[in-house]
Amino acid sequence: MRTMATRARHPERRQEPLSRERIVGAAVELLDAVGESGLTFRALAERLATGPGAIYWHIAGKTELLVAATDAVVAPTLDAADAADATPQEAIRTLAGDLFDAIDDHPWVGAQLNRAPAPPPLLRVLERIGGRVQALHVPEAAQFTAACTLLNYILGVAGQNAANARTAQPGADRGEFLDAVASTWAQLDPAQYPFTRTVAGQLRTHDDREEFLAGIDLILTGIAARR
Amino acid sequence: MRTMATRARHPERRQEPLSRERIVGAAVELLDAVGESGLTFRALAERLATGPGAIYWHIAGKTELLVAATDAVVAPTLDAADAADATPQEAIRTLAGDLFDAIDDHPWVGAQLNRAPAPPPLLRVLERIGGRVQALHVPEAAQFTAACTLLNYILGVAGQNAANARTAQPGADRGEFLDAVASTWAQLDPAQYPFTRTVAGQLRTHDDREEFLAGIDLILTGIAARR
DNA sequence: ACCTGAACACCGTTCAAGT
DNA sequence: ACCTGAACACCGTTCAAGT
Repeated sequence: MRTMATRARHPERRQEPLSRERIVGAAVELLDAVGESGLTFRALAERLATGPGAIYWHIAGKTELLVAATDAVVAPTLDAADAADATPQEAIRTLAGDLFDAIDDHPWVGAQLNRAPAPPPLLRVLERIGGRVQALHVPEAAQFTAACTLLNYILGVAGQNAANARTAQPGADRGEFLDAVASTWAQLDPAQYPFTRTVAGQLRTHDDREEFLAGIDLILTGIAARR
Repeated sequence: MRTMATRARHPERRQEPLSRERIVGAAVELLDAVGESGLTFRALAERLATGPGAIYWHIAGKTELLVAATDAVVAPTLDAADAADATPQEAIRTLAGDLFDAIDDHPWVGAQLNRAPAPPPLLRVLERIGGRVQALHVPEAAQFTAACTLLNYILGVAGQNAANARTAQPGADRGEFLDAVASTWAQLDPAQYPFTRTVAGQLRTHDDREEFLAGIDLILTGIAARR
């Protein structure tokens, strides 16, 4: 009787039981807070107030954990990206933009999408893009190429985004980081890197997101021109 | 006198001194033979008949080693890709195809290009592509977008290629692996994944390399349509 | 100057032991 | 059924000691 009352009085101090959901949620928080290198079974166990071995009862290993964490970010993003009345082009643009925002908020997602061959979150993206490509009335034989081109382009940007986040010191904002990259490029040997030097200035003035969407538009233009 | 003669008689048994070149060369061999997870300072040291600490005299750490190994594959590939008389489109296609072959031979390169933000090998690729884009008479403001779109697409394919190589068991060839992926896709829930299911069959019949170049062509079409 | 290899501070993962 | 945490088999990296 006493112990029950005591428990009831401090419900917030009771540790909820471990679950796949709680573990994945804590992993996402940890990845957001300290980056890919910070996700450790020991750190995760400490955050969950348990031992590292406990996690293995719910999740097979680190690979599965990372896929689940990636899916936890990507799946809701895709569901939110369903604009009802829009042209297929607009829908693809919106989908890509939403994905960009999600990857911008969780840069480690960009690396994870590239780590496994077609993991569940990637299949989700392919499916969404494919559906929109069909709506564009692309001939069936060309649908696969069109969807994969868009997907691979998104993957490339996602990967670079993750690489940037890995390198940038946590303090500096993206503006400072891009400035640093741009000045490195500007100092390249003009004989060997004429184009990259010329283009270095645009790194500073261009908006990442706009630049990304401009690439999407370029591919969409290619798809339309083929039709 | 005796020792000198002995040395001269067995020159092939003398261990060449360590050098950055030898280390990087051994790293490439190790990566090709046993994959990314097999490149270890201990394994590398054993191959070089020395201790792990010796490597650090010549190379700052594992990151620098991986960048150097990647550059050792990419730089010669790019130099070989200089077709003198070709249209800019043909030149970009050739460049992309040669890169694909290099990444196909050394799948770990695909992952490394995505790991660091614009590492030297990536800048080389950007520069080459940029030069060809200029030759296409793309307006200056659009050159950056055009080159980055091509580059990011290549990066996406490269990353997926690396992911496939990481997963496929060393014994199986690519045909078997793609069959396995295709049959996984074919078993997806038709309600959730109609497009991916439809397209699963094309995974088997399509040639990776042709599919990759078809994406390059699609982007080139987009660039041409904008001009 | 260059190499050696033991030692340090970590990892992911396992597993006997507990509840 | 689920959790604990010590232990195992690794890592990258450092550094005193050698040549």
